[in-house]
Formats: sequence, structure tokens, C-alpha cells
Amino acid sequence: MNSQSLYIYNSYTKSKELFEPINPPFVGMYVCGPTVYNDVHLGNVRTFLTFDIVFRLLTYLDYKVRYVRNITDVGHLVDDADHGEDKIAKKARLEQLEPMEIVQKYTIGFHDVMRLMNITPPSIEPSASGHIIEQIEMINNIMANGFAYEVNGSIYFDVVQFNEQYPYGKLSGRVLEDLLATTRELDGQEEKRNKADFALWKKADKGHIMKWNSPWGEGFPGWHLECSAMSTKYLGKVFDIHGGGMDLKFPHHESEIAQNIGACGHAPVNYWMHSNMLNFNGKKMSKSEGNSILPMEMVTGQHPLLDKGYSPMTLRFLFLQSHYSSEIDISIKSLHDAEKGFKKIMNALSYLSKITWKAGTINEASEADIVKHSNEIVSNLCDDFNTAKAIANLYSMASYINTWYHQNQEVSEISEEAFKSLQKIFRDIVIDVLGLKEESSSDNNALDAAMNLIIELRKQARAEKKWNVSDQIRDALKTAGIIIKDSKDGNSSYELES
RNA sequence: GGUCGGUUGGCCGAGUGGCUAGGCAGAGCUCUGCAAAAGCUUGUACGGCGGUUCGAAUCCGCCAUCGACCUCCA
Repeated sequence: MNSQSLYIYNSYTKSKELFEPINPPFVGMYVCGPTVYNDVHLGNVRTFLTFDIVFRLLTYLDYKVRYVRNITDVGHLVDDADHGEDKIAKKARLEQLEPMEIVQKYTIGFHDVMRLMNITPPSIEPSASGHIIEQIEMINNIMANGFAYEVNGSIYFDVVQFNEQYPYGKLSGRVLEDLLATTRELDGQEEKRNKADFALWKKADKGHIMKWNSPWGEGFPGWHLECSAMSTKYLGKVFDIHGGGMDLKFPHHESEIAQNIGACGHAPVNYWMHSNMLNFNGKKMSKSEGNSILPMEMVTGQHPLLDKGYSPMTLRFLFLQSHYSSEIDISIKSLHDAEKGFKKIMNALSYLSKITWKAGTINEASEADIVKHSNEIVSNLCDDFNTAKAIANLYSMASYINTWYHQNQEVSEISEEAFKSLQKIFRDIVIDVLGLKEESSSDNNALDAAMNLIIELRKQARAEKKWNVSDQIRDALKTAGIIIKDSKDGNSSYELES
């Protein structure tokens, strides 16, 4: 077990706390996954990336993590709380498909994007529709404890009743009186005893295409319930970490807490984590705002905001340059910066394996600096997953690596031990924890083969000092949108102009 | 209207009561047949006004401003 202490900002207590798992080395983590009625957009990706880093770092620290991330395929309604059409069902109607065809289509799309972004799959990915029985059971428990009531085949959670025994609203900083005093009138609220109550089970209207049998007749579960039921099933009544986007704090996570307490008498989660939003033109990127960018649009550059395509790892790097709790405002400039930065780190990574250590005079200052950064990079990550600071450490290390590489690809100014440890930590952090990976300049093997031949021929021409030939090749390729890069060691590489 | 969170140098973006964040851009230099690429070096800062303190960008108050949540959203 790694001795490094991990600190997590707990949004429930609003303070940074030492992470102490209930049952080390095991860690249970639940993250709210997507509602698969539409393509996931870049903002969604940021959240899943945040928790990918959490998962990866915990694993790196030798914790055995059970990571559960659900797929919401029923119960998420389109309009106001507890009223309106189910999102999946609506899409199915519009596209004239079976609801599960919608679910399948967008689940696959979601997984494709996760793979593209090198986001590790969770240990368990349960779906709401696959856990109707567990949800019904949970409703029974909540009702037995007196925190829910039935009206016309629908079950509502009685927030006022609950609030008499347990605090409601702590996570999101809500005061029940304020919620009850809201002047806003919502449709379909007439069945509820109080405005703040929320549905655990909704009776299915005639013609509703997604419904199940229950003790209260045909219906479907409320949105918040699935996460309570599935986290309990796979992680237990109390588990370590629960994550999700900021915008889920209220009402979703607040309701989740109430449901769990309502069902079994105690709070479900020790550490709540919320990742911040991705902005576009200063506004939260969201499906309902209609200002979302799809990951594929980002990669291909097919979007009015973009000047060209940016690779998945560029995006990943861009996100990691900010702390997960800060907003990110995406722009062409920030994408461009991230592209350069990512390349710089990956270059250093590849140089690192080519450098050999040689005995020599040790420069105490360099030695100490390298050791400092090696230690700091892990402690920075363990300080509430501060990837931004960790990347700053990487840049500092890269500076040394580059210098050595350009000086005969040898290093003697630091001890062999320090060098070996640098090699390991740099690689471990970049590849395993930050999840960055090399991207080839082209996915086209035929092009690669042809270019390798051309580069070889040009190399011969250069060796024979036939500058007119070598320059002609370079210029012609440039016109064709291919840039030749000559390196110091006489080798060349190519890159597609974007 | 209520609640919460930002406001850092040309731009992006970390951050702790006193000690260089980092990146991009700019400038200088190195390498290179030339160029590009790459590498090295490097300047500029903490929204405003008060307060606490020996000392505050960092703590407190007020103001300004932006945003999030309060209704579906990661």
C-alpha cells in the first residue's frame, strides 16, 4: 500500500479531508453516468474524465477500486420535475424506434467516445431498466419507514416528513422552507403533498411505452431512485466516493441522499465529489442550451467555433490543465496551447527512453530538483487530484530531459537511482495516471508507408548534398499539406497540416 | 429574488499568509546546408475600497463584475 496520503475536497462538508476508505485497500466509487437519449457532448466527457483520473490515481496508489457508473435508460423526464415525457421514450417516438434501440444506439456512441478519450471503463456499468426490482424494493423500504406516500398509483418521497428527522438540503445548501416557498408553479404537481416532494415511482399513462409491473400498478421509476438502488446493490449501504457533475447536486444527489437515509437510516456516501462545468462562450455547455459541441466535431473540426480538428489527447490534456473544480471556457487559443503542451510532454516521454545514464560528476542542485519534482508530482495529485500542478511538474522535468537528449542523449549530472526513478515516475504519471497516450500523425498505414519511403529518399539526397532535390520534395509535400520536420539526428518525420 | 462560486501578467491557468507555479504568445539564443520543427534563457500579475497582521494575491467586511444552482442537464 502506498504511504502517500490522499486528500479529497468533500462537497458535502465543503472541506478538504484526508481520504480514509471504509475498508482498505478496497474503495467503492459511484459516478452518475449519462442518460442515453442523445450523443454525449464535451461537457459530459469532462465529468467522466475527472473520475477517470480519480479511478486511475486510486489504482496507482494500490487501492482496489470498484467503480460503478450507471447508464440511465429510463425514468429521466423531459420537462419539469416529475412531469413530462421520459427522455428515452420521447426520442424513441421521434425516431420511430423501440426505446431500447435508442438506448443501444447512444450507449454504443457513449462507449466509443470514452474509448476515444482513453477513459477507463468502470468495473460495473449497470442500467436503470435492469434494476427495476431493486428500485421497487427500495421504495417499499422507504414507505415502510414512513417517508413516502402513494397517490393514484404513483409514489412520492415526503420531503417534509423526512426533514423532521433528518436534515434535507445539506449537500446543496438548500433550506426546505425556501424550497416550499418557491412561487414557481409547475405542472403535474397536484398529486404531491408538498412542492419539494419528488417521485419515486410514476404511474404510466395510457400509451406509455416504457413501463413495468409494480405493487402499485404499471409504471416506471423516478430518476433519482436508480442511483440509490444500484449504488446500494453494488457498493453497499455506505460507500466511499460518489461523483458527478455540479449540476447534479440538486435535486439529483440531494434526493439520492434522502432516499438512502429514508430506506436504511443512514447516509450513503463518505466523500462527495463534484466536477465543474465546461463553458462555451462563457455559458455552461448543455444540451438544453443548445450550445454543446460533440467530441467528434472537436476531432474533425466540423464546428463553426473551430478552426480545425483537435485530437482526443489534446482535449484530454486541455481538461487536465485545469483543476476539476474550476470552470473551463473552451477556445481556439486554449486548444492550440494544449496541443503544443501535449506534444511537448509526449516528446519528453519518448526522449526519456532513449537517454542513457553515465557515471559522472553529480550536480547536487539538479539532483535535488529532480527528486523534488518526482516527489511533488505524486503529492500534487494526492492533493485533491491537482492535475494542473502535476503537469507543471512534468514540464519542469521535461526541461531536464530535453536538455540531456539534445546533449548526446546522455545524462551524468544526476545519480543513476534518481534517473531510474525519474524514468519510472514520468512514465507512470503520464501514461497510467493522466491516461495520455501517443497519437500517430495519421491513421493511414498506406500513407505512412509511402511517406517513410519518400523521407528515406530525401535523406539520401541530403546525404549527397543534393539540396535542390531535398528542397523540392519538402516544398511539394508542403503544397500537398504535409510538413516535413528534420530533427537533429538526421532523421525526419512528417505531419499532416491541419 | 434566494443560495453558492469565481474575478491572477497580452492570453490561458495553478496557488500558499512572508519563499519562481506552469503553459501559450512576445523577445534573445542554440541546433540545422537553408528553412521549418525542436531545445535553452527571459520580462510583465494578483477586480476596487477598507480592515486584521510585523507582513496579504492569500484571512475578514463592503462594492463592482461574471457565472452556476434554485426547472431537465455531466
